[in-house]
Amino acid sequence: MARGKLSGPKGATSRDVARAANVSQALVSRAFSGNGRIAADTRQRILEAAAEIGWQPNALAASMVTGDAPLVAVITTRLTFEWRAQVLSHLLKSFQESDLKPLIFYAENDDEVDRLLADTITWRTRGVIVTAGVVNPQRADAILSRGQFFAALNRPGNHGHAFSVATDNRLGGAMAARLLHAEGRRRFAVIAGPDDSWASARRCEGFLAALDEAGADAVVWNNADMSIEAGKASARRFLDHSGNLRPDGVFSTNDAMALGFLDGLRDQGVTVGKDVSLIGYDNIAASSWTPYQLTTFEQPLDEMVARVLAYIAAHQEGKSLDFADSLSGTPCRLDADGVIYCAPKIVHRTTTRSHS
Amino acid sequence: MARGKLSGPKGATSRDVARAANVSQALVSRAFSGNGRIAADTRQRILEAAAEIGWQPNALAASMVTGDAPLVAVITTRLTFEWRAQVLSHLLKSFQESDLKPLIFYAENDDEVDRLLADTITWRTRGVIVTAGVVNPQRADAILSRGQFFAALNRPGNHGHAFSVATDNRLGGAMAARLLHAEGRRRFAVIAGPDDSWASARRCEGFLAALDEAGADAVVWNNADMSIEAGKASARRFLDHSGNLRPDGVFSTNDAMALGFLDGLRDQGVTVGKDVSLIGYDNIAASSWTPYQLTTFEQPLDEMVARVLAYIAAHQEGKSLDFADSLSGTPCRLDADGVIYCAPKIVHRTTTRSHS
DNA sequence: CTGAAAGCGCTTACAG
DNA sequence: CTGAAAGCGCTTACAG
Repeated sequence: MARGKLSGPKGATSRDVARAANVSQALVSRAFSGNGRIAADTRQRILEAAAEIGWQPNALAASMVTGDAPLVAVITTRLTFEWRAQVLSHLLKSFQESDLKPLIFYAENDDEVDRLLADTITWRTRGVIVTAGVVNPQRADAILSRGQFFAALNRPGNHGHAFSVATDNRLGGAMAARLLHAEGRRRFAVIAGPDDSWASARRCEGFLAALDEAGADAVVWNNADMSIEAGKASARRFLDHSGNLRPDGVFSTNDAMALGFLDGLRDQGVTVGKDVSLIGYDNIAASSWTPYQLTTFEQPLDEMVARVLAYIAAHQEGKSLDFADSLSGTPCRLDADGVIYCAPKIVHRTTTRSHS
Repeated sequence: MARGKLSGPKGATSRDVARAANVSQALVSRAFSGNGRIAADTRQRILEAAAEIGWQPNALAASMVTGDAPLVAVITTRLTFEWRAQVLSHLLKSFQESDLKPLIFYAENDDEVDRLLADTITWRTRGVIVTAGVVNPQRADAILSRGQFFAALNRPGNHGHAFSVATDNRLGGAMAARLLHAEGRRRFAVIAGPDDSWASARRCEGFLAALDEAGADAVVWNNADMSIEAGKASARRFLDHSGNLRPDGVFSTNDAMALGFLDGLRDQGVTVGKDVSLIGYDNIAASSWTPYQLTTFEQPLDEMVARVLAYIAAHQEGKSLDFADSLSGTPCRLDADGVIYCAPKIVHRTTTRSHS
């Protein structure tokens, strides 16, 4: 039966275990923490008594006296975009490996993020990681000045002491531009998100800047969201142009829109990879599927997450990260805006000519 | 600069706020909790002092004395399958709305789940929700007997007092069988996961049982994982049969395999929806995309998550849920195995004939 | 190696 | 309406 509940006994405490093992309560603590001296056999006896009773130290109570719980607040949002789910998944895995416990704060939309950030502090976490929304500098300051860490993933930290790591969006955009130009493409278009999407805007900028260096420019199709449907809408705009006026080199600031673009072009007499080249961004799973085979950028997610965790570890030890050291020899750089940018990696498939 | 950290002052306490507002520390507590009498203007003064100092009650300390923190442990795993991400996303949203804080435990594989379940108790959460792996009945018992709740999502609770809600996998399988049979299909195949995948096995069973009632049977293609690649492998098995010996009604126990199956059949002279009908399960986003248009089952995720939250709320109030009441008039039923099964909904697209 | 005691930051009876 | 005090379940000096 899934019926009802068992209202168990009031939870056991270390005192109960002490009684059972015939020792002081302090020894029970030592048996579990490993701090302070304790005879091996006493410890054994205590562990057995605890197992018998089903007791484990109360982490909440412990944090009370140590003034520190291995808690990390994570701000996230709907996982409808695969990239978001990937980011969260990698973070969760890394936390688990580091014995850090993520406390998740879910924002239905970007506006809620600041409020959640405020709610965060009641939990006295070691710090917070923002993976959604825009960082309010004063909020970041409030968190940092309590001695908590503040990390932003794929967004600017907006604060001199915040930690921020992102893919090098501008570099990705520039790489896309150079690749398309080298293929001999000359009429360019960008399928972009809204201008207030930081990542999309930076990718677009990088694309346009590199094009400019090559003496070319591009039309930009902005979209309110960065979905499959937006990509299809962009395909309609593409098809609105008659044959030889159509762009022949298209960069989409994320994969979802690129896939929608491909869908919108099916059965329209346009051969992608031949008539027009297309490059996306994110390398989501579907981009490698048979009907798409999209050339795109893989974000160095492992690298970015590893850097966040190194920052957290350094913060815990009260040290500051020496970025000069930690970045040399890696594909990452610390920018003047305070963000660590990690180079994305192009994945060649069939929507460009130059598949290796 | 993203450099360094600010090692802030030792955190403020309610005592600091009390001092600033010139009241006792107890009043500060009352100002925030709303419990106990307090003059409106005193409260106002305290709130202002707290805002000035940047203090909020320490939830960890509060939980210490109340013996209850609004914490929920969630066991999850890699979010590589979109369905998993959807489940977690809905849970997180509902928790946020209920002021419940999810503490996430991440299992890299199913074997770790039992260990994580054990780790769970040190946090003294209200209970735990399992969304990955298999439930060990003794572990469930240990958790329930401490008075915590225990809920399993899309898996059996394996314990008389555990709460479990899932889609009606057998019903879905049976619906698929009846639909294909009604279309006039007569040679059936199931693209299934491993036999130890509870959901996949139940879907398969339901399909075979309904077929049996109609005097038909099916070949079952088991796959070690339920991925796109597994679906492609199944397509190869399909193509191994010569023309009129091929199955003409195929049921895949999840969408990923169904999509892979479609990909494996492209450019092979097989028209899905005409030569063969295909039905999936999950209704992931890609199933509605142009190249797929898969007929599939939508799982009643909102319904399932709402039921989990109702269970948590009832547990909190010390009441047991009256399922007889809560289920009447809904598309859900309490099965003899203690699981609440909610009916999936068919979504007709073009991989079957009978698209409405 | 072991134990008694103080104290982490709150909430909640209990007096006033 | 307000305050002093006890106590939640631990960890950690401090004695022994």
